[in-house]
Amino acid sequence: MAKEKKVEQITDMEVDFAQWYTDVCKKAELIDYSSIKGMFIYRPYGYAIWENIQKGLDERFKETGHENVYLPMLIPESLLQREKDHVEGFAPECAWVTYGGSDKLEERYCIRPTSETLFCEHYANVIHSWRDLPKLYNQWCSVLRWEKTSRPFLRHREFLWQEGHTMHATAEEAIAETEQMLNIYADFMENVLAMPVVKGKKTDKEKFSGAEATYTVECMMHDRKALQGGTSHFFGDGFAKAFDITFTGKDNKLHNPFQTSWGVSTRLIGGIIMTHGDNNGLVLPPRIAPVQAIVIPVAQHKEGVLDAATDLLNRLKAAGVRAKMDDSDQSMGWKAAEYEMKGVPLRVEIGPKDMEKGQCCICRRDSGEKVFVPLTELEEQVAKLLDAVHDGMYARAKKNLEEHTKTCQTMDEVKEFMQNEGGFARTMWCGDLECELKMKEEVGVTSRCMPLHQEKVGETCVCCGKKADKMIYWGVAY
RNA sequence: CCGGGUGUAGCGCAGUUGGUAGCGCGCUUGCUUUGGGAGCAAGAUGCCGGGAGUUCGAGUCUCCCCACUCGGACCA
Repeated sequence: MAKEKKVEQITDMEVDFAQWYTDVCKKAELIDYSSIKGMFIYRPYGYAIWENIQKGLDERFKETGHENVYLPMLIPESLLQREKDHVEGFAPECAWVTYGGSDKLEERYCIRPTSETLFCEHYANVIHSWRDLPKLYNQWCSVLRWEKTSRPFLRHREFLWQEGHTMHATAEEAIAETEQMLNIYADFMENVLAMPVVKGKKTDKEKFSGAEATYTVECMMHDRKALQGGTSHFFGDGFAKAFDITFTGKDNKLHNPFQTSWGVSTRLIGGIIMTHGDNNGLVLPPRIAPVQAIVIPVAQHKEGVLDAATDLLNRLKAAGVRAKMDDSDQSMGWKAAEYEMKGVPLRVEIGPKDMEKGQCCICRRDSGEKVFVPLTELEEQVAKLLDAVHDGMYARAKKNLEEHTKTCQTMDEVKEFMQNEGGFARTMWCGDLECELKMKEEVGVTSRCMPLHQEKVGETCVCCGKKADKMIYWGVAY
C-alpha cells in the first residue's frame, strides 16, 4: 500500500537519516535539550518508555536472584585508580568535583562513569566466607561521561542505566552469570522491544577496560549501522585482587572471588527509534509503549458517541491494556497524525456509523492496516492485534538484519559491500589486532562481535589471508 | 578536540548600503465544524544565543564565549 506522507515536520529518513532521528526525538516529545551540551531532559513520554523498560528488566533480574542496591555517585580519585586498565579507560571522560561548599577538597572526587570500583570497595567489606557468595547486586542510576559529541539517547554525558555487579566463588559460575545476563538482554530485546540481536563476544580491542571478556548484543538500525544494545562482562579475579577482596573457601583457604558486570542504558530507546521508526514518526513496540491503544471518538458532538468511546476506554483499561482517549476538539485528521507520530501501536475509532453496526475501527501503526471489530470482541481482538503488531515489527527488523548481513572473503569485497550497501560483513579473522586496525583504517569498519553461533564461512583471514578460525562481524557503529 | 553550517516569538523562517522587528504555523477567546493535520473573527507573545568592542545609532560590522547540527577524530 502506498503510504502518503502526512507529517511535514519530520524529515524523510531517506533524505537525511540523522535529521529524521532528531526530528522524531523532538516531535514525538521524547526529549528536550537543556542548556548544557549532552545533558538531555527526558520528557514524560520518553521517560515512560524507560519506566516500562525498567519494569520488564527489573522483573527478569529479580527472577534470577538479583537484588537492587544504591551506591554513592562520587568516587575518590584514589579508589578509581586501584585498577590500572580501568582508570586508563575512563579517566579521559571523567568529570570531577573539586569543591565542597567554598572549600577546596583534599582529594578530588570523580562523578561515577561506572561503579565497578565502588562495588569492589563495598564487596571487600561484606564478603568473608564462601557462604557470602554469590553476591548478585544491581543498581539503577545515572552515570556521567564527558563525551565530546552527543546525540539524544545514543550518546549523553549523563545517561540512565542499570549496572549489575556480581561476585562468585568460581570462574565457571561467573562465566555462567555473564552468559545468563546476555541471554536475558537478548530475550528482552527480541520479545519485548521487537529488536533482533546478534549475540557475540567482543575482540580484545573492543572489550571493557579491565574485563577479561566482554559479551554484547548487537542490533542493526534502519540505516544499517550497528548499535550495541547491551554488554555483559567477565572480569576474572583481576579487580578482586586489586581491591583485596577475599573469602575463606570450604577448603579453609583464602580465595579471590570472580566478578561480572552487565548493563543496558537509555540508549535502547535510541535503538527502538532507529529500528522501527518510519517517515510518519515513531513506531513503538506494543509491550513497552506507554499508550498501547488510543481511543478516538469520531464526530464526538453527536449524541452517544462520547459515551460509547468512554465505554471502549474503560473496557480496555479493565482488560489491562494501557489505553487513553483523546476527546479534545482537534480534528480527526490531526489526531490520526499526532498518534502516528507518537508511535501508538493501535488507534481505536468509534463514530455514529460504527455504533449503528455495533463495531469499532482499529488501525495498526506498523502496517497502517484497518480492521473493523465487533464491540463484543473488543478485548480479545485488541490483545491479538497488539501481539500481531509486535510480530510484524520483529519480522521487519529481522528481515533488515538478514538482508544486510553479507559473507565476504576479501577486504575488497567488504569495502565494496560497505560502500554500496552497508550492513554487517561476516568474515573469518585470524585474531590479530593489526588486522582489526587495518580494517578500520582501510574500510572504515570496526569489529562488532564474534557471534556465539560460529560458522566456518571461509578458510582465511579477510585481512591478512592467513589461516583463520574465528567468524566475526564488521560494521559501522553508533 | 578538528573542519563545515546554524542561532531573530512556542515551531519554521524573512529582515537590503547599519536607522530601533516582520511573515506563516501554533497559542488564547468566541462561533461554526468534525470518518485523515478544518473555517471565520478578535487577541497575546521578542534581552534578535551571551559578553565585549566600533558607531550619534548594531539583528546587521569586529572579537571572544556558549549551544545546536553535519562530517571526522575519540568513545566499556
